[in-house]
Amino acid sequence: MKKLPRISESEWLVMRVLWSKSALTANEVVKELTGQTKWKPKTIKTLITRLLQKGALRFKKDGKKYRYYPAVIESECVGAQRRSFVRRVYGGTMKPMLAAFIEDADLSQEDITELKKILEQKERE
Amino acid sequence: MKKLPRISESEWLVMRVLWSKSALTANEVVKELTGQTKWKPKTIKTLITRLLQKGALRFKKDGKKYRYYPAVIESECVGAQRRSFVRRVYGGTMKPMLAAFIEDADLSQEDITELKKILEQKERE
DNA sequence: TATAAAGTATTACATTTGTAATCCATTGTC
DNA sequence: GACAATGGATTACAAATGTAATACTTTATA
Repeated sequence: MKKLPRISESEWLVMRVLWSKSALTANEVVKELTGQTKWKPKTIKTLITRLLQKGALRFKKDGKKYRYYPAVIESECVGAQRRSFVRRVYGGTMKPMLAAFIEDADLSQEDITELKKILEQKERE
Repeated sequence: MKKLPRISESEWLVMRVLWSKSALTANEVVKELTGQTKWKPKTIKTLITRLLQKGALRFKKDGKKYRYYPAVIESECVGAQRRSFVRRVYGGTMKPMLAAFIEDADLSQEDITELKKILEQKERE
């Protein structure tokens, strides 16, 4: 597997748009992000350009316009972030981190049931 | 409550040392980090200086030397990181994130039991 | 068809971060 | 006491990041 590019805080917002819906033109990305951020369109263009350079996005031509789409897989990027986060903050020990997460989280009854199921699953491994 | 300073990736290592043991001299911090990193002592001094400037650390004099100690509370910083992480990567929705975390984690039987207990606790709220 | 709008490319510029080195004062050592 | 090591302060410098503006090109519009 290829190594994932490093995606900055701001760039994440752009990636999340394009993971949820692609391929979009730059302007469509701008529209998706309006409301979520106060960025000028030019700023979003810059972020897209950087993501292209990093290899996190690709584009294809649609007439004269470009349509952008992810070149990296969301779950992989998310996983990398998750691991980096745990390493940084908890030095790699998962349990206290998970406990804090769970306590902090706003979970529905179904969420809780499902998480318990996952834990029981793990128990059986 | 005061707003927390933004602690960078490298700076986290220094903070974790001082949260676990303080107040230490710069050199003691260097010693703690030897093995964990390949940083030159000067690099670690720089990180300490920046953390002082950001208000994440304070020092007190010990004779001529300084002894450094955290000026911010670990659990608060960790919480802020956690929330920032979730917002960035999952847009704030906790459940899928927790599920991924748990599946990914290397947990002992006791860990699992304890996490289940926490979930049951939440269930009763 | 000249003009404005939209797209893309190029350039800008301050701040933060990673990763130190240098300079100066002090202190411990031979 | 001269000299080296230590500690702290100041300076360095490139890459990444946040946040755009400008320039050029094509397209839609009056």
